[in-house]
Order: sequence, then C-alpha cells, then structure tokens
Amino acid sequence: MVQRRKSPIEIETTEPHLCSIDRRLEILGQAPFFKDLPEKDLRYINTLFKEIGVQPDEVVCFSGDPAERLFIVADGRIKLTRHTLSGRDVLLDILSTGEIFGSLSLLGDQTYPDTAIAQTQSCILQIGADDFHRILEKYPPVTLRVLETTSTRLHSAQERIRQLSALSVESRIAHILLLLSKKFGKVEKVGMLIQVPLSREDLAAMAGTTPESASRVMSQFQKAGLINSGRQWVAVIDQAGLLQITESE
Amino acid sequence: MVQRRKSPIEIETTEPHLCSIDRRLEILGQAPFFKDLPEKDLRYINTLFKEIGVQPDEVVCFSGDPAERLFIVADGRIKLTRHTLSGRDVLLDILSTGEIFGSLSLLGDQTYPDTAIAQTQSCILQIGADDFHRILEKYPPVTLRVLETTSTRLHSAQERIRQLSALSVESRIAHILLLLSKKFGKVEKVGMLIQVPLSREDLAAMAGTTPESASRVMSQFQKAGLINSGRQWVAVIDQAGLLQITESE
DNA sequence: CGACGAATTGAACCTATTCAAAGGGTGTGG
DNA sequence: CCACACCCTTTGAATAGGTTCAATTCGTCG
Repeated sequence: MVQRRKSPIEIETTEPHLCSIDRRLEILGQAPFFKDLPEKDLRYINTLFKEIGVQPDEVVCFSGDPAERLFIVADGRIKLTRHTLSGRDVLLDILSTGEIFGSLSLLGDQTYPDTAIAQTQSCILQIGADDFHRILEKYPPVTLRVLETTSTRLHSAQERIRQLSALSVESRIAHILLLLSKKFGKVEKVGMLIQVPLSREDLAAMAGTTPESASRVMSQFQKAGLINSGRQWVAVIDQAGLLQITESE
Repeated sequence: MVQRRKSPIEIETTEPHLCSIDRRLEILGQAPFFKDLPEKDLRYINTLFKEIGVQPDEVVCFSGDPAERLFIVADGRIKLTRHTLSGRDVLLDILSTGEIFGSLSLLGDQTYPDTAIAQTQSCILQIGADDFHRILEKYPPVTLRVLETTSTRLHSAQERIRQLSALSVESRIAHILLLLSKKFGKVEKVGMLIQVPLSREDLAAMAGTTPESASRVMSQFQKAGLINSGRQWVAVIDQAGLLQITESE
C-alpha cells in the first residue's frame, strides 16, 4: 500500500461530460442561492445553464472583457485574479462548488472585474447575464441570497484590506492558511490538508508579497511545527499557533 | 471680501432638526435604492426611518457590536473604519448623501463589520434590520439595487486589494486622490477641491501607510504641481499627471 | 533515471517605517 | 483683534522589513 505520489492532494474532479442532469440539479440545489427552491423551479433554472469543462490554467473569463455571462462552479477550483502592469498578479479568491463569479453587476455595458482561471480541471455552469437577471426578477428570494453572498464577500474583502494595510507578511500568511484550511481543509495523516494545489506563488499572490517571502515564512512555520508542506500542497497542524501569529503585529 | 478661514472646504451641513419630512423624502428618493419607487411607497418607507444627528468624531456604530440597524447618510460625511490591535486603523470608505452602511448582512446574529465615525456634522437615517428586510421582501427591485451597490463596492474593495498588493505608496495615494476628487470634487480657485476634511492621517489610513509617508508623497506632488493642499484639505490640479503616476509602478 | 519546475536560501539593496524635532494654520480666550 | 496653545504637518536621520536577483536544492512526473 505504498503511495507513489508524495503529494497528498486529491481533488475529486468530475469529468466535464459527467456533469449529468442529476449532478447538475444537485449542484444547483447546493448553491446557496437556489437552496430553498422547489425542484420544479430548479429544473427550469437548470435549462438556462450551459455547462463547460475547463483544464488547469485555462481562462474562463478575462478581466476587462464585456461581462455577458455569469458562472457557477460545479466542480473543481477556480482562481479569481487581477492583473497589474508590473506583472505582479493578485489572487483574490479561490472558488469551489456552488460559488458564483463573473458578471454580478446587473448593469448594461460592464466588463468582468476579474480574470477567472481554472486551478484544477473544473466543470462550470454558465448563464447569460440577461437570463440570470430574469431569474432574479422571477424569484426575489434568490436575489436576497445573492445579496447575502455578495455582502459576505465584501466584508471578507474589506478584512483583507485591513490586513494588507496593517499586518506583516507573516501575519497575513498565517491568516490565509487558516482561511483556506477552514474552506478546503480535510483531516489527513499530514494534518488538516488544504485540498487545493497551492504554490508559493499562489500564496504570495494572496498575501500581496513575493514567492520568496512566502517561502521564507512557510519555512519558518514548518520549523515551528505549525504546518506541513511540500510542493504545491500545505497542511495546517497547529491552528491555535497560527491564530496567535495572525494578529501578533 | 476677505476670507477669514484659509481652508477652502465648505460642507453644506443640514442641521439635524432641519431634516424635514420634505428633505427626508428628497434624500430617500435620491438614494439609488429607492429612486424608482412611487411617492406613496417612499412615504411609507420614510415612516420606518428614524433620524439622528451626529457631531464630528462621533461614532455611529461600533465594529463588533450586534448589527441591529442599517443607516443611510442623509447629509454630511461618514467614515467607515476598521481597527487593528496595533492601533493602526484602516479607512475603508468615506460615505456621502444617499449611501448605505451598517448591517447589510441579512442574517441573524451578525455584528457590524466596520466602525462608522462622523467626519463632519451629519444627519443619518436609521432603520431596524428587520424593517429593512421587510422592505426588501416587499419591493424586490430595491433588493436588486442594493445588490448592485454592494456588488460595485465589492469590486472597488478588490481593486484596492490589488493596489495594496502591487503598487507603491506613491501610486496608491495618487489613485485615492483621483477617486476622491471624482466623488467629492468641486471646481474652485485652488483647483478641483475635495469637499471632505482630509488629514494626512486619513489619507494614510486609506492608502495603508503612515501619516509621515503620506505627507512626503503629498509634498512631492505639490512640488510637481499636481495638487494643492493645506491643513485638512486637498485640491487636485493635474488629473492627467496623477493618473500617470497611478500605475507607474 | 533524468529533466523540468518549484522551493529554498543567501546577500545586497531599497522602500517605507519609526522616532524625533521643528514649523505652521486654526480657533479660542483674553 | 491679537496672542497663545493645540494639533496638524513637514522634514530629517536611523532602522527594519521586504524585495530582488542569483544560485542551489529538492520533488514530481514522464
């Protein structure tokens, strides 16, 4: 029972063509927005979505392009990024099953605010902005849910602004590790494993620093026994320890 | 016709008791959320709001307190801030007439995400979270508008994350000056005057830096003829020049 | 096993912070 | 109406935290 691959990460990817009707209904039903809708309505909504499969590093939508569609992650991991002229990109969020992205602004001639890149093989449900707008008009409770989600994201974003403004790289990375382990953590032998292929570069782009600095901090955390990490994966061992670093400065 | 005060700032503050019914209806009608509602509904909604007057530096709500109310700025300027243990606070936004803050999360036992402090004498309309929730349920288009607003703010917040992560202090301050002049700018003799009492400390808290660094950058901008500035006020002279600095690094 | 890409580590450099002191506008009280 | 005190602002010099560039090591996959 020897494991050939040292990387403990294992994302259960549904092959694009395996996003069956049943699976799609299940996913839509799990999405916070549609949770309470009767199956009849879910089935109708389902017909409005078209599914697409994407490979790792494939771009789903480009920041700046006309925002014609809205997407829901059916399976896999999608990175929301924003570019800079200096080439130093920023990783805003990593999305998973049931999460929404794309054109949330219901206005006319808007553009996508972020670039969305697949981090793993993923299945995505897409819908025209108009159709989605129609859903919102037809099912007011859905709008409330979307508002809730957006509001929560706004608060996380503002929290991140606070951290970028006031905390050290060390604290920010500690915080990010805790967030990711809460969102993607699975208990494994190596610790609370973050089920996302996560490079030092990704971490750096989330923390607003360089891969080298991220690496230094991670080495330090590893020496202190707070985490366990290898190439493209991270597991949290001592949550309390990281939490302490979080606001230490 | 000699001006006693050197500061060119002049915020037209409505005295709290001057927020008459007519004025309140006008303000509510101007707020993006209620813009298209018929007067009858506006009058009803108006009865749900209670008005309060606040003095400069007075706190409207504390981050962390139970989020029972939602507020709309009727008149004046309200700062949205977030604290850090290190004492270095972050200034998230400056709100003006018609803007919303407080408990946007429609969930149960939530707390205010930000502390709201009056920057000038202000008049604020407040409403119970429950009542507001009822408005949203009764008038679905209002929910859509609130969603739009929230979504726009989310994108601004993410843009700020990008800047904090990738740009220099100089670029960030240039960007903030442009944003503020777009939002609060009035053409005056001194240039495009930002109609907000704005200290170096405020600027620093918006840019995620120290008052000293902000001061250095501002001096530099002034020498370069890009801005005009004094104690607690700033006017933009050369927008194009600032724009160039914005993404220069 | 070999090769590629990721991660680590070191050293020089630089931006921004910190601490300290001096200068200047604003408003208050005599 | 002037003078004083307060606070904001400016500027300087030393320091620290983070970046950059480069070289090396290590892990993973073909």
